[in-house]
Amino acid sequence: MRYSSEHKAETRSRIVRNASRVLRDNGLNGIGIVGLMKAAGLTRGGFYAHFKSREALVAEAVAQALAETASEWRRYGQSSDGLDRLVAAYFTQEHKGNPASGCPLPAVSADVARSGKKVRRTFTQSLDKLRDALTELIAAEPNEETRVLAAGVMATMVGSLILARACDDRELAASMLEGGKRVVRSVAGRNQDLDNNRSTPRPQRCAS
Amino acid sequence: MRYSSEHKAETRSRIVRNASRVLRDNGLNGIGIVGLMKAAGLTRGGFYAHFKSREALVAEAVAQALAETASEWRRYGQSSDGLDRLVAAYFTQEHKGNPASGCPLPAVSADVARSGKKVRRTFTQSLDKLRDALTELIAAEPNEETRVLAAGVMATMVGSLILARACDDRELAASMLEGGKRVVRSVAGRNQDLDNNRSTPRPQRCAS
DNA sequence: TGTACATCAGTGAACGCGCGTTCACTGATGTAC
DNA sequence: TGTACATCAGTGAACGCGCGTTCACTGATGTAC
Repeated sequence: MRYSSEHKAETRSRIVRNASRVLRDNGLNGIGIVGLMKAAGLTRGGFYAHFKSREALVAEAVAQALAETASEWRRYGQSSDGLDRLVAAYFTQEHKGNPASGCPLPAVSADVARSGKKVRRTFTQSLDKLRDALTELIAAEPNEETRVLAAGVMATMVGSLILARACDDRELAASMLEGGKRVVRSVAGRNQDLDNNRSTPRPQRCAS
Repeated sequence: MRYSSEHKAETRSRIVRNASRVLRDNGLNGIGIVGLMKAAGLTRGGFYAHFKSREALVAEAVAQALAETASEWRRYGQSSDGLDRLVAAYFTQEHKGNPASGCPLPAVSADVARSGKKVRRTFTQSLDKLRDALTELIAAEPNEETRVLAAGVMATMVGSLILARACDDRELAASMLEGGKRVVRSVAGRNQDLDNNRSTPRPQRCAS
């Protein structure tokens, strides 16, 4: 089958796209090449016509998922209540129950720590960009302090989803999501009050 | 070799203890029965004289690691600056670099979400107890609100370590730890100010 | 105290299985005439 | 337009390997006499 010159590229991108979903579902080591190819409607044999190794596909799929998330977060940044809307979508049962279409950070970060050079390098670069996008959501002007705060907020988001997903118990899982949400709102709200340059300042909840 | 009646129990507990370390290092699926037994100085064959299956050991090892962490956190609760001391020890390069002896939450939670019934059940029950221990560290009187807040703080701790460990880049990793630390201090500090019943209230950083 | 024996914790070979990777092959398509 | 051919994306069998689990065996120890 000698198809048009673009056919192979399309197949390749379909493999990456589907891999980015099934890898979020099963973890970076939870699905083999048979499964990764099947997700794209193919058999195992053709794999090495597209990728040098399994790890090469994993790195690419992770990078793509993170790049899409960065775009999404930057889109939130275009509305004044962007953070509110991100938070409202992030800490939900729906997000908890659908890793494949959700944020890649809770889905793959723990596996990345134990992955090879290629995956970790790619991940780190994307994480930095995600942090930048989040910084713009929590503070009007990005600087060293707000970038560090954004890292902390990102940690809360990731940890909250991971713990909620690990829970057997629906109530405790809900508490993990709610707790993460409150922490982010509390921290980001305070930060925006300090900045004092948002159109709609959040209610001041400080006691003094 | 028919040893004293306690010998087998000692061997068993040694397997569990060492497994709890190597599983934190390698992830719940990152080490096989050969490796788990070798960590206790044994060969694979004897495994099934002690455990019904690999999953049974994993569940037990996870439970033990979490129980030890709960004890540790309760010990922090006995001093008035317990949270400060926990935070000071938790968000460190040292903790980041030594998963085997560190908190089991960042090390195994993501794997637990994809594990069997037994592991998830055990994990969830232990997580609830850990949350209780943390609640006592961040608020004088535990209630529904402070328990939810504790869940959020726990999420920040877990996410911060996971992201720091996934990073290739030492500086970004440090930022993840520092960000998590600031978020926890900010949230817990505010909460304690509201409670207004700690001997040494933290400096008030609120703008209004 | 000394000896013969029963016990059973731990050993290591073997099992079926799924993994990542390789490779000879196929057959639908684009191209040359 | 019609035919013969070269291409190469995708197939499926096969490879060595490590996994979880099973099992016949071993040999140091506690016990009975």
